[in-house]
Amino acid sequence: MTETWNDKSPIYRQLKERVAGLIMAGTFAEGEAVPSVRQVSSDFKINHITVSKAYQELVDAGVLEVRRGRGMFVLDGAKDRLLAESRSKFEETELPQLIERAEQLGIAPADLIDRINSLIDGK
Amino acid sequence: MTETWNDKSPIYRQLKERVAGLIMAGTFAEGEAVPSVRQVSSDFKINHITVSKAYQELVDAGVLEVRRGRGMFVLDGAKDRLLAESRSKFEETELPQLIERAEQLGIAPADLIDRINSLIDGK
DNA sequence: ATAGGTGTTATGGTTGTATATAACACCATA
DNA sequence: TATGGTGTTATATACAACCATAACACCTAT
Repeated sequence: MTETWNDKSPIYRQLKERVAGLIMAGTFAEGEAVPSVRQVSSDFKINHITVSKAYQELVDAGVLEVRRGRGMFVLDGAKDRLLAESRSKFEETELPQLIERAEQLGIAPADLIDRINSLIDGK
Repeated sequence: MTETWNDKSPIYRQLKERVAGLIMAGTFAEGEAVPSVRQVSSDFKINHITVSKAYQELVDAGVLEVRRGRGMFVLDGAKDRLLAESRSKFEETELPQLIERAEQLGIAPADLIDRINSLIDGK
């Protein structure tokens, strides 16, 4: 059971990240249309303006393109660019924060590696 | 320069986490008083009700105790309990999410371990 | 032309967060 | 007793996020 939304951040931002993830995964391929604003609004039972706000930020980020009257389309090169941005953010921000947090909790680096290995092996 | 607050979550929640962190670090020792509501309000230039809300949640969580007219005091055993809770959340929630995110970005488990080792060695 | 699909904008209401200001209740100490 | 420090509560204001509802502008296909 995957929860659709959490309350840690605005829905429009979570939706934006979800769409970006699906583009990176190739589910939404370049040159193709993403589900319409009203479709998403209906599927997830959220306001269409909330959907529009998420899509608009992806337009501003150069990921989606509006073809008025037809829909929103994934731009060429969007996938690789999203992947590159996400990876650098992951390595330069998220990983260091993780390590810092582990230190705060008194988890030694060696232990941290062990935990991760266990989680990977258990898959 | 460390930024005091970010806009990713409410100030009162960030303050709550910060106080919890300082208790876990031993800066705020058990049996001692934490800085007063008005002191924190003044230091950080935030409303005293915002501070009160953060402290109240720590009272509800059994971390702080109110001694009316005197202040808020760290309860016995609060440090170990906070550490235990934080560690289990870290291992059971945050680490799995990190690994999942790495997979989404196409970072293999072995690479992930390497990156972490590099970051640790560089300290 | 018309119907139905796109995205967009406007209006108004609810909720959560944070603010300023003021007042209250409790306690220690001079 | 009076002062000044605690935490707490009450009002009122402001803003962001989200919602319902309605309307508008554009494009495609019938």
